[in-house]
Amino acid sequence: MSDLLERLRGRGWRMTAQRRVVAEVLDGEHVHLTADEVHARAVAKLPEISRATVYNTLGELVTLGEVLEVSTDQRAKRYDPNAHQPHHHLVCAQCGAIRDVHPTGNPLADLPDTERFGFTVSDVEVTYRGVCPNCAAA
Amino acid sequence: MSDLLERLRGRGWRMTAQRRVVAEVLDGEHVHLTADEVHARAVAKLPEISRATVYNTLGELVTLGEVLEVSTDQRAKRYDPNAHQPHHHLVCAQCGAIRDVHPTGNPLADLPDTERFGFTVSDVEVTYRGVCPNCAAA
DNA sequence: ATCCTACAATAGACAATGTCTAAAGCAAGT
DNA sequence: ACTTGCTTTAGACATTGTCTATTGTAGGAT
Repeated sequence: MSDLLERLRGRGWRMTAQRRVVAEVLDGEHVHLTADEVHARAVAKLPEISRATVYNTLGELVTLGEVLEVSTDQRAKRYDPNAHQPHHHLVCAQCGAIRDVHPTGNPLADLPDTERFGFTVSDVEVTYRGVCPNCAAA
Repeated sequence: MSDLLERLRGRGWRMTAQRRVVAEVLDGEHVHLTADEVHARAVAKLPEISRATVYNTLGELVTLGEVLEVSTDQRAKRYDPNAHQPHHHLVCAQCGAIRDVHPTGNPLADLPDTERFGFTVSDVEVTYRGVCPNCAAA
């Protein structure tokens, strides 16, 4: 994670206590937090950090390619620190838990030219939905 | 589309002018409208229809399985009248245009048991992203 | 070490989308 | 026609996110 901070500094990112805290929160838990969850954890470490700063910083990290934005539901965006390994997501329809998954095959190859309607297709997101073991047990 | 209204009536749906108008809007254009776009078109046909009614009616149509809810971006949910034929979506990253597509292969089969983490996986959504011919020309 | 300056943080207003409530309206069975 | 219970309505409220004007500060220049 000092990796992350080093990389950011190397790109001319001005280092501030707020940005360090946001980066630490993302790096510390390998789950997919919403912006407000990141804010709550950041406040625990740095009580005076504002919501706008968290949003700004998350946006910058996404722009820099250090964090991915994931939208598995239509509520809040979630932020995925696992930006350097391609993967898809498996989501629990009941509790919203998210796991990173690595399906076999290449879905891009599964879209024939006749189904591309002249688009330049560059990316594909696959979201599996189901019920997690916890929710199934309940 | 009288098909749709008949099916709904057969399921005990009380028919009202408002619901008829919402169903007509969805059936009339085979695009993927947001709730507010549906509302705008509904108002053109029935000026006194309220926003809440449009939201309620869309929610009911989704529950009844006559319309699909699609979230291809972070902003508004979109409503897809093509609920009876499975398909995925191709989205323009610039203008947000959406096309229904039918990839070959079965992505559900591409998720090995070792990547399911005990989930009961029931569904998969594939979203292709790219640039549409219009935006590429601009 | 201190100063400067441009970049960053802040509080809070604002915006977009969606949900809820309480009162009034009305479809359809009797 | 009457009645009943489902529907509609307006608008308040909730959630998530963005913008703005002001204040603060990191880090290079001196």
